Amino acid sequence: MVAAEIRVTLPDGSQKTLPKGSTAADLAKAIGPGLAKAALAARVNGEVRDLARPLPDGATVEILTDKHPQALDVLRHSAAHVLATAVRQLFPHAAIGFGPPIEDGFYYDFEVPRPFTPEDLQQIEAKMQEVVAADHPFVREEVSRDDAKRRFTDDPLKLERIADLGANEVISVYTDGPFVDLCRGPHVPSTGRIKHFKLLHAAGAYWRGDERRQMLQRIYGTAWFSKDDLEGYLRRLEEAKKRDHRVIGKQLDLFSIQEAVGPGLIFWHPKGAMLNFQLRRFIEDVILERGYQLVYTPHVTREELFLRSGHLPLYADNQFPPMAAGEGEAEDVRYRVKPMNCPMHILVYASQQRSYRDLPLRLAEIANVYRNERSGTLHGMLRVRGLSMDDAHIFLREDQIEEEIFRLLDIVDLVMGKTFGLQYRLDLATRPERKLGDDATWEVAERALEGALKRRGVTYRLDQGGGAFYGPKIDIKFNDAIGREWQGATIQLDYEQPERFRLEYTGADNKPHRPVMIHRAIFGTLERFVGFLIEHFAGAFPLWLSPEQVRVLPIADTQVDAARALAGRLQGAGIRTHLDDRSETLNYKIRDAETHKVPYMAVVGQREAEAGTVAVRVRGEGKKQVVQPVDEFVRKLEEEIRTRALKPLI
RNA sequence: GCUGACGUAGCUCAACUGGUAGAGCAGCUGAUUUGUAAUCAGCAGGCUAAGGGUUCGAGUCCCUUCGUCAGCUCCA
Repeated sequence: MVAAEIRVTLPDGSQKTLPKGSTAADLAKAIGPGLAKAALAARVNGEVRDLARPLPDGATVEILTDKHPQALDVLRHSAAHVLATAVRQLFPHAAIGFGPPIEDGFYYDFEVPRPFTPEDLQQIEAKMQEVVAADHPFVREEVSRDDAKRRFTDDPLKLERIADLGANEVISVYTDGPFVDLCRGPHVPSTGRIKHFKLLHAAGAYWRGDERRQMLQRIYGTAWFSKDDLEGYLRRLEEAKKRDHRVIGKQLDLFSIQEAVGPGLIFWHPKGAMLNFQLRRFIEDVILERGYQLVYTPHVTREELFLRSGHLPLYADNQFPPMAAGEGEAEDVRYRVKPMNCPMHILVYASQQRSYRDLPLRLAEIANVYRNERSGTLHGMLRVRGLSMDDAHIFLREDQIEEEIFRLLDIVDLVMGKTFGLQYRLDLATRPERKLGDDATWEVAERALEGALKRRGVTYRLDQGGGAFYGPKIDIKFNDAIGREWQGATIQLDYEQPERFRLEYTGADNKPHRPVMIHRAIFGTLERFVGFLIEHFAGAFPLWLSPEQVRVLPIADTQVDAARALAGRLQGAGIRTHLDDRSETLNYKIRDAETHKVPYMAVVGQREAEAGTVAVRVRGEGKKQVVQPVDEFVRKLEEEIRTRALKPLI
């Protein structure tokens, strides 16, 4: 006897009885007409599915509406299908690659004889509007492998995907109007649900991300539930553009890249150099207080060093080619500019006998290294060929790992969290498939990292199998002022290089032992970190970092002497001050100082000159001004700089 | 490295289908002496990324190189 009804559980715990064969759409209807209308998909036993699929008996079901983040992915995935539907109508012979939802949007890859032009995109978008207006239902079908092959005989990309599907995987096909696609789903009920979308740009993308395969043409788009969301997103794109460190870097004269010298090589102009200098000073102070020692090591080395370290065969693509030796040396001695510092610091370690009492030995160097990054990957200061790493290598015993990681996380928190006020996240990456060393060693290392993370009481994500082949690591990711995620610091354990260089220390047992090594960077590189800071602060740096901290503005020539005295006084206190004694209006000078993001404008008029006061205007806070005695102004500035305050104290 | 788009004054951008390279801002000079986001006038500024070609004539069309941008790939 087959039951004629099924029973499902709703998120609030209540149960609903429905006729057998009922779909999630039926369930939504049974709950209420409002929900039926808003429903986009359903989560059935945790899996997001189409509304039109029959519900299994006993399932836990949640109807997803535009309030659920997962529904947004479904919407975007469906939008990708609408895109493909439109492309197929305009370019009937386009082969169809992948079309997934991504953060903030979706894309679809096509194999077409010529790349898409901006005009094509406009046409495609217009066609998409037609597809949406037609309100085609998304119809799901399960098909056999042979059937699937038959349906896509003239689409080699789909055939390749079918061939890759596992033997007992369900093969499903979705149809919306004229378009049929091999697809796992799920989708929104019909194309009419996709109202607020926009195509953004087209670019080449390798089939399956493999640069040896053919290049497809990828179209990126974005889709949202409401017009407001869509417009908000487009506004965020605009905002991000305004914060672009390449644009601000030029406006504020922070840095340049010179074609005469080469791409990916940064010229730090005086103002950018001040940022660089302050960050160096800060991080060096922090680490010197914590038992690190600074070293300076050569920029070029015989190439054998990188052979021995194991870098060369693997890393050669990222290194600049070798240089011939200088005169008087054997011709076959070749030199390389260094792409990383670890072998150098290892040589410092190995330059003498080490005792267990010396450990941990922490060697730090803000060093310039050069990597021959592929030309297409270069991007302003964020991806360069000349890198200033705030590097350090810590040599220690295995039993010291946990404590040392704990201390490192303390530095990370001090710099990222306390000083820059950033929200950051830690990822623990554990042993990958292909690895060096035995499992017992990995076990110890991973437990030590985990122990330190737990001791700090921070939440972290586990990136199973994401470690380097020579050791596990902790990656630090953080968000900027407009919510974008950045990857900065990494803390990496290394068993490989101490082995290759046969590093040793004498233990309490008077026997030789092999130390472990930690590679770590806090900022990562000064290039990337400053690029990040420019975008994060949109050029309005906190006082301690600002290249120009105060601009003194006399109102008229009669106050220039008083203004010069004030500027001298500030400079005497170590405050980076500029006197603007140009024969311009106050309005002009204020506008100039504001556009140059100077934190404080010190206005000196007749009243201030006579009273020994200063009228302070705070960057970005408009007309609100504070008139105060010069002494008080200096005191506040000093305090704000000393504490590295993020917000003005005035 | 690959695909596509692009490269005009320090910056942002003009210059119809090939016909004498132009504006605003910045700079310089002068006038002005200013009370919280642009005072006025004048001047100067270019081998149109570089090299080659087509043409009576090239910023504009073609080729090569370099660089930039959007992505792919890679990554601090």
